Amino acid sequence: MKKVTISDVAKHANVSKSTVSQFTNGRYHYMNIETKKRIKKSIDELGYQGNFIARSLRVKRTSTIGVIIANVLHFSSPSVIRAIEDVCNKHNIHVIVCNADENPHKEKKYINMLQAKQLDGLIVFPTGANVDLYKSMVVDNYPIVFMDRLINELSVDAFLLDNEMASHLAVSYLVKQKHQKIGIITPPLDRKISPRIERIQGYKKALHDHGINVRKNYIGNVEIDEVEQEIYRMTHLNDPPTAIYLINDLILMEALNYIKKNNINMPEELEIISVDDVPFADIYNPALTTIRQPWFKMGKDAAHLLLKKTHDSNKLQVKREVYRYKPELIARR
Amino acid sequence: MKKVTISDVAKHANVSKSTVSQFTNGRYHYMNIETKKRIKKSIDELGYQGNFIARSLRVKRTSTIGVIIANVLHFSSPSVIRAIEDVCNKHNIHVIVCNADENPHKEKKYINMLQAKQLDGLIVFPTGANVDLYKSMVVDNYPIVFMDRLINELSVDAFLLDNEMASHLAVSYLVKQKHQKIGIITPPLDRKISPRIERIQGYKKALHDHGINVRKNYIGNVEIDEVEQEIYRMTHLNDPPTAIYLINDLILMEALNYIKKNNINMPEELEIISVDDVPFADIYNPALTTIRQPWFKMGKDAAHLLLKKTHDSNKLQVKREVYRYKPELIARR
DNA sequence: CTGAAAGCGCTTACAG
DNA sequence: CTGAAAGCGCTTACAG
Repeated sequence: MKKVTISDVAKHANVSKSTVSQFTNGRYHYMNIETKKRIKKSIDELGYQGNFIARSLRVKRTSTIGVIIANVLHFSSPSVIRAIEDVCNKHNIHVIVCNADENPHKEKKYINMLQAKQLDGLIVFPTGANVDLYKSMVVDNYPIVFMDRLINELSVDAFLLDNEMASHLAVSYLVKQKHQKIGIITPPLDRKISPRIERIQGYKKALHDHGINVRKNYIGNVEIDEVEQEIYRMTHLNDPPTAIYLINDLILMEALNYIKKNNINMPEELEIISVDDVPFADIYNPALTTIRQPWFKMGKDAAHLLLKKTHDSNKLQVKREVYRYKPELIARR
Repeated sequence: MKKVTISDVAKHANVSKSTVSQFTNGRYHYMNIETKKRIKKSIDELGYQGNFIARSLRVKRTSTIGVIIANVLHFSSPSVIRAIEDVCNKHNIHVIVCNADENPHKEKKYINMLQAKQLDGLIVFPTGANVDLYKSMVVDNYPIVFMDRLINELSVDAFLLDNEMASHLAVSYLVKQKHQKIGIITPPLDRKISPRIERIQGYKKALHDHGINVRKNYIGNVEIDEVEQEIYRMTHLNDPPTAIYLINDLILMEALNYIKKNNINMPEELEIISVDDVPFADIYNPALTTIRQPWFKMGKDAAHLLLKKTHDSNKLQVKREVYRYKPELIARR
C-alpha cells in the first residue's frame, strides 16, 4: 500500500511539484495545454489522490466542522445532522458528529479532540457544563454556534425553539380539550439546561393565562428512569391531573410505556402531549399529538452561520444573536 | 486566535522541540525531573495543545476510522454506531460516520473523501455498487470490514446476520400462529444486496420445510414508497395472505401506516412480523413481534477486527472471513 | 508559463 | 539526558 505523492506525479509528468499543485487546485488558466494533459495523464496512470492531511497542515484549514450532540437518542438527531450535512456537502465541508451522551466529561473530551484536529468550527448542543472551556473558545474567536440550548454567560450565537410558545401551544391545546388539571414532566433542572427551564416557565405562564393555578404537585423534574414512577405518583394524587405535558420525546417513550403497562385508557383516563415529533406519532394507536420543532431548518441555518463564521473568523463577534424558531402543534386526533 | 506550537513551548521552557515532543508523547523515563517540570509548566502557561494534523502527517497514521452507513434511517443505526464508538474510544481512535443514503454515488464520494483524509480503516455497510473501488482497496490492502451486507466478488471480512435463520424464525412463528398463507415484502433486489436475497431464500426454504408452497403472488420486491400499494395488492388477491413477513424496519413503518389508515385489525385480519427491533415495539398497540439482530455485538466485533487490521496492515489477507450472528425472535404477544 | 525554496507543526533516528 | 537535522506531503509567494 505504497502511497503515490505529488512528487511521484511531478517526476512522472516531468514538471515540478508546484505545477502539479497548481493543476490539482484548478489554477491552470495560464498553463500550457500540453503540460496540463501530461499532468492529467500521470495522475490517472499513477492513481494519485491528494493527501488532505498534508494540505490541511499547509493551508491551516481542514474544511471540516464538528457537531456535538448532547444526546443522540432523541429521534430528532438524524434530521438535524442531515440538515447540517446537506449544507456542508454543498460547500465541500466535511462533518464529524460526536455524541456527548449528556455527559460533560465526554463533551469536554470531544471538544479537545476536535480542536486538536484543527476543525474549522463547531456546532454544539451543550450539556450545560464546561462553561470555562467555551469561554476560552469565545476569547480565541473560535467559530462556534449553539443549538437547542443557551448558556447565558456565553456570547455564543444560538438556534433555539421558542420554548415558551411551545408550552403555550401544549397547555392551550389541553385546555381546549377541557383539561384543567395539567401536569408537566421534565428532566432534572440542576444543570440549568435552557429548554427545560423555559418550557417549565412557559407552562406556568400559560396556565396563568388560562386562569389556572399552578400546583407544585403537578410538576415533576426527574431522571429518565424515574419518569414511570413520577407518573405513578402524579396519577395517584388525591386530585390527579387529567393530562400531562411531556417536554421531550424520551420522556414520552417512558410515559407510553407506563400507560401501556398499566392499561390506562388514552386519552379518556389520561391525555398527553409532548414536544418533539416522533417518527411513529402517526401510526401509534391512538395517534399522538406533538409539538414539532423545525429541526431541519434550524440545522440548515446553524450550518450556514457557522460556515460564514469560519470565513470571517477575523471579525470579532460584537454581540450574541439568539435565533428563535416557532414550534408547530400537530394535533393528530 | 494565534496558535501555540511546539516551538513556542520549547522556547519558553528553554529546551529543544525534540524534548518537548518526547514529553508530550510520554517518553520521559530518562528525562531530568527539572526539565519535565519546566516543560509541563510551559505547556500549562501557554495553553499548548498539540496539532493532531501535523502529527498525523508525520507518523502516517490518523488514529481515525470511518464508518459508512448505507442508510441511517434504520432504527438500528444508533446502536451500531455507538458500539463502534465505544470500542474505538477505548483505544483512543476517533470515528467519522457517513451516511450513504443507499446512494452509490454518495458512497463513492465518501470513500474518496475518507481516503484522502488518510483514515486508518473503514467499516462499511456497502450499497452494493462500487465493486471496483472496493477491489482496489483490497488490492492495496487497505483495512476494511463490511457489515450487514456481503459482496461476493470481494475478499472483505463481513459481519452479518444469519439471514436464513431469521426468515426461518419468522415463518415458523407465523405457522405456529396457524398462518399458512404468508407473504413477504422486501426492497428491490436489483443491486443484489445480500440480506434481501438471503431473507427471501430463507423464506422460501422455511415455507418448504413447513410443507407450504411458495406463491409468486405473495412475494413483493418494491421501493419503500410502494410498500403501501403492495400491501393493498396482496390483501386484495382472491386468496390473500393472512400474514406478511417484512424484512426490515422501514418496511414495517410503511405497513403499520397502511394498517392504521385502513383500519385493519391486527393480528385478526392481518398479522405481521419484521426483522430488526424498533424502539417502540413494546409500547405499540398491539405490541410488535420482531426479530432482533445483535447489532451492538456486531458493531463491537467489527470495530475490534478493524482495529486489529489497522495494526498489522502489512499482513496480507489470506482468505475472507464471514461472521454470522444469530437472530432472536421477540414474540411480544 | 513553470520551478526552486521555504515552511505548515510535528516526530524520530541519531549523535553526543 | 538533550538537541540538530531531516522529512511527512503539501501550497504559495516569488523569480525568471
